[in-house]
Amino acid sequence: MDGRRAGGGGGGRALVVRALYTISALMSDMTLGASHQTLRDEVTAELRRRILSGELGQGERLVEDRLAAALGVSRNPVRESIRILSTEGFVQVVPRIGATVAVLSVEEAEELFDVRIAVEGLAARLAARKRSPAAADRLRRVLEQAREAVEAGRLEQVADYNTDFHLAVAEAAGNSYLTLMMKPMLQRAQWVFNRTAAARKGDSWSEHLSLCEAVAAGDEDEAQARAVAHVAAARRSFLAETGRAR
Amino acid sequence: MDGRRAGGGGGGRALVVRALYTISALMSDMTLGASHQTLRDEVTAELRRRILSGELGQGERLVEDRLAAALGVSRNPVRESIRILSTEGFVQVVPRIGATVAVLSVEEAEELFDVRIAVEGLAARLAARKRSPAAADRLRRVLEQAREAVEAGRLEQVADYNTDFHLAVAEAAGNSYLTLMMKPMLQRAQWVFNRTAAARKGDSWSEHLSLCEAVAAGDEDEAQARAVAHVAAARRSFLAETGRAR
DNA sequence: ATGTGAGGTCTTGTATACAGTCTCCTAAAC
DNA sequence: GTTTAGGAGACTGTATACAAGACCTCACAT
Repeated sequence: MDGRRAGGGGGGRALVVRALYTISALMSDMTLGASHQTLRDEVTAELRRRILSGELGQGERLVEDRLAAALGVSRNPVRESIRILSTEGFVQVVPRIGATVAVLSVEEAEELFDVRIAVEGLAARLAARKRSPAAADRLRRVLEQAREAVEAGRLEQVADYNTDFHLAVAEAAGNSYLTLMMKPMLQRAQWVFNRTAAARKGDSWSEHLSLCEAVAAGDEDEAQARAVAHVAAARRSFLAETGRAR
Repeated sequence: MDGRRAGGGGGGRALVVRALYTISALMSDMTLGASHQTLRDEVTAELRRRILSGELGQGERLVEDRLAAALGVSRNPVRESIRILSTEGFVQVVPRIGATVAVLSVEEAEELFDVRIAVEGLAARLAARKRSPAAADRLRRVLEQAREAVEAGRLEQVADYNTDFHLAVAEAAGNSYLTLMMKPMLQRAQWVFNRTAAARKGDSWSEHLSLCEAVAAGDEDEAQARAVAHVAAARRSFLAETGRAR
């Protein structure tokens, strides 16, 4: 078309190789925190971590220059990260004005539980329907890690393992778009969790265990019911802590 | 902290002004296709449009240089757009290799219906619960536009109005994260719609109307049931067209 | 003929540079 | 005293430049 493709010009085999890379990239991204290959990925993860941990407070301005300097990179990776975090709802971007950490009102936090009940209920049902032994094993492994973290009193990690468990359920559902959608949703849930539900950090474990059993047993109705009950319990706890119990 | 904030350094009033801008930005983005203020927004919208329309085929490579040249911009806005579309699931990015238009297999397209049933069912229920007259009016207006488009035979626009209707339901639910989540989901649904369900382009209108009525009446159960039935009907139609009917 | 390595081209990732815009502060005019 | 123009500073948006990696081609060895 435009004469640029003069030389070698992407042949057919490139696509095969690319597909392989795609698979490995997905695997690494799903199983672990991902072995970051680019600065942008690291910056995104770091900014997200700082937002979730509260290191970057709600409403705080995100000035590209300063973040770039603080992280030792140029503005470009920072900009792309901010755009990504914006689509995930962690950052509010206003054209030509700037970006700020999103403000999560109590009402919005509460609204999130409605979405989670619908989506996580579906994920649990689909996971039970699949009834994959490998997925069940993974759920148990994550639960074990969470239990150890609770016993060792490493409370910061408990939140991470909680999210990991929910993410594992999402992936066990075997629905790629559901997984894509749930990742940011669960991180948002962790954001809420980090700010409020300190008291509940032990409780959720037994609920996770019972959900895990229902999934492993392939009982769709029970799995969905337990997932829904689990999120509903978290909501009650949240409402109680924020003084808006009904 | 770091001595940079020497000069004026964002005072207190800036936040007020910024809040106003935020509101107007949200409004324009929600009500219309948004009066794009930056090249990046335009590029994102254009690329998304080309993907949804099939102009950019599934699996097609997205070479930053070429897209930038084709759109008459530099690589930067294109890169940011690609990252955004990646989080929405329209583009598959592999570090250091490149980006391609996502490949939506028949199985993945089918899986999307499961998610839609759960999410759109919730949206309809919440919208009915809100029972906002303004939202109901908006639903009727979109329906009217869709009807006119059907009668005038402008089939390309029918798909857009369909999506508009579903988006209006999402916004009527008054749950900000649900809206954020549903926007890309509905666009993905339109992607599927554009490729297959040509035959159903008239049918959906009556189903939309009945959903609209249930929402306006504030009947939560009925609204959810009709939304679920609507998506389920679309799935049946999809399965029939792809020859995978059960 | 098949497998293997070096060179070249293309493309991405990152950094830097420039232009436009927004905000704030100051100062003059009414 | 209040309001309104003007200018300086800061930050975003966009473009350009440079570095590094990946893929293809071709030659060479087995």
